[in-house]
Amino acid sequence: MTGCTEIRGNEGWAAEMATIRDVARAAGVSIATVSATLNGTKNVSEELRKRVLDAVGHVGYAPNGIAQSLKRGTTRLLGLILPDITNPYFAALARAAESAASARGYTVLLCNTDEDAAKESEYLRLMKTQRVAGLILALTESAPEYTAGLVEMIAVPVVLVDRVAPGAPWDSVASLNADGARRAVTHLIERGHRRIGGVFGRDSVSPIQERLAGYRTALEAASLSFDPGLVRLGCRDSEAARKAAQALLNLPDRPTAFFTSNNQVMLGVLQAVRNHGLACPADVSITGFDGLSWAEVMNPPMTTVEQPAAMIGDQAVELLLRRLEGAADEPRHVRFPTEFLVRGSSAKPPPRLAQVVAGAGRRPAKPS
Amino acid sequence: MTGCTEIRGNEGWAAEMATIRDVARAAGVSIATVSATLNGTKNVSEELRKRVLDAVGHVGYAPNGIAQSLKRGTTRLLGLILPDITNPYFAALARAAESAASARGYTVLLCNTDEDAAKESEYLRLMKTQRVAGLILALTESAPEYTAGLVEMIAVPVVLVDRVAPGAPWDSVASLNADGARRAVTHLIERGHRRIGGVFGRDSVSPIQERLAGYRTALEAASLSFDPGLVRLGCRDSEAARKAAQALLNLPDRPTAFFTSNNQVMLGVLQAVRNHGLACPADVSITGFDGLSWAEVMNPPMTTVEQPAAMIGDQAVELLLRRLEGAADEPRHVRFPTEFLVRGSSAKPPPRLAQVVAGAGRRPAKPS
DNA sequence: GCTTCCAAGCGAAACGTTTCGCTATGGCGA
DNA sequence: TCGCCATAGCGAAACGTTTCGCTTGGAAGC
Repeated sequence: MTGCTEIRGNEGWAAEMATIRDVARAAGVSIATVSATLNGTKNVSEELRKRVLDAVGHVGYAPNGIAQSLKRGTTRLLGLILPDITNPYFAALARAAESAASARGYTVLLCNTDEDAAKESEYLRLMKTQRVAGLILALTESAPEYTAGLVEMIAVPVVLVDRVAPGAPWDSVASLNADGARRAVTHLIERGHRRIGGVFGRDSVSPIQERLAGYRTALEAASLSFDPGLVRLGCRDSEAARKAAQALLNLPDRPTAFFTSNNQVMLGVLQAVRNHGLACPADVSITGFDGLSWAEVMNPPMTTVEQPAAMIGDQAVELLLRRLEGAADEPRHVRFPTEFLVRGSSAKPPPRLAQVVAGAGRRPAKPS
Repeated sequence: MTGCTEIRGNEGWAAEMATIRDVARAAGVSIATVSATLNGTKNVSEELRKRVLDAVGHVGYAPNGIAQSLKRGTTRLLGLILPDITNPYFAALARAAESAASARGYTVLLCNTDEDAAKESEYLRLMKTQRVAGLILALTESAPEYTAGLVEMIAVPVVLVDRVAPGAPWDSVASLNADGARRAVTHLIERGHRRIGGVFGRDSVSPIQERLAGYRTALEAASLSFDPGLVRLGCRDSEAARKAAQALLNLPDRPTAFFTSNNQVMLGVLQAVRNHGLACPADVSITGFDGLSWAEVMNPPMTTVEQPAAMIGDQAVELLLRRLEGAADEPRHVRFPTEFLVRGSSAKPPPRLAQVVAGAGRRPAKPS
């Protein structure tokens, strides 16, 4: 019984699906009429409509979306290309995007690039053969010379999320990263910090570039000079961030606070601080970025800049559907403000270090 | 310029894609030959192969997957239906599944049911019209009378993840939930707890049922009686869990520890404990479930049962592809062991309460 | 009673592939 | 030299829809 009756394995599974022909036959009408009835594209007598609908239920018909897409020359598929769905920020973005898409009758194809340009290009090829109607894309690379190549290979509407690309003819949705970073660093300065380390992720994408700019802006606004020795770029994961922070902590005149550019980096920095025998926030203050519910239950609860991930995902779909409905005006660039949440990980610097800094710095820090 | 030149808005975007005809014309061969060349289904002279490949590059041809699917009668699409991608456990599962699928040439359609059976059924209908080749499904409901209905409406191979369905003719992949819960509760008992509250999520799905069973098993193994008054089922979110835990804490003989059935619930319980003016683990111990990297940086670091989410996602795809390749043997039910990580959130009960418990309980607890 | 018109329904082409069966070409053995 | 076979390449049908334009029949207008 377990091997003899099964001539072809698949037969039991892939039940022969009913086609529009079967419906037509069952209802005693032509297939054109069934199509017209189901799509409401033509007037059909009430009696016939009922007969068709009955037949549909009877034969268990579900329209073949593949055939529809082929004939109509368009699909109801949206590509969603993200670095990593495991990152809570992108998960929230994806969730909102999927929800908005599905509410409008679209289905989402999920892709994780892992920040790898080769994977990204492979996925783009795949999306092309799948003939997705549009694309929501978080680039692995913001440089114009990179995106220019993509522009000509993508033939459908695109909305960029998180990472923007100057010059690309696409809509984009992102946070006001520079402002978020500026607020976090300003907060640290107001708490009395003068030497503020900056540990950043891959700086080939715009959010990191913007957060770095915000970091500098805050320093400038407080008439503090920007010390490149205090900044580490390109930390791909928390391990890299840990090492970077470790190096900064070994500096003779070590930072009393860290601005970190995302959650992974924040974790690495926190680890480095602890490995160094220091406590947060007693010895070193830290601010995070991205925001997610866990930051507030951490030890200590983390001061972070929160991004409205769900709004970004939702808005991206909104813009994409506008294009799909034919809008051909100038690219729109939507920017949402971040929220800055002060929690336990940022405090005053320890008095003795504040002294040292005051002694060593160019501008003596007023004890606040 | 902004309104007159644009006769049809879409025209600029949806560039007229090259078809196999264009390639054939450019290479000076028939479309049958182009197809044979590209798919390697027939011998083609080396010279011609080169000419065809050149033509492909020249006209920028990408095969129309829609037409291929229609003709071949099968797609390379996999449906992934999960409660909520925002849950780190499901995010990790989805990530692994997508990765495995894409490595084998499949694309993943993402759906979030939000634990809503109506949405689930809507998504199933959608997957059916999209003609997905197979389905990875985390049910909203494990009851046989519910799943029986689904079995007959789904005509493609299915692999259940996380939630299993007794009686359904489908493969499944999940954790050994009962064992994980048993270990966590046993750990609490060994620490000296006698009144252990249980706060659980929706008990209409198998993992929660199994974790409840594990909770009871651990009590029985320690000759502790199961007190239904100490258990709360059906906490859909952390707010519900908070209320449930609050009620338990108001009991005259309150629990000294909580077993929680997932991370959301754990968060709510932790909140309730704090709102009650108690400290974890000094006054109340807590164990979590699901596991995710943030548990270890929480305050306190949480003792949790970790599920191998990535392995589950990976294995699900593995099983699904087996079926797609024709395997028709008995349904396979894969179960992975959990990992139990003891961290800071579980400690001995405070001495005075251990006293009270000893006085009130049926079996005096030996001070360990 | 004839024409005209309209609505309802139908037949067939087309979307871009794959694949089956056919033709043509050339090499080889007898 | 002839016939045969293998092989490269081709033509056309088919997958399940949508849609255009046609037919049909009955009601309305004269």
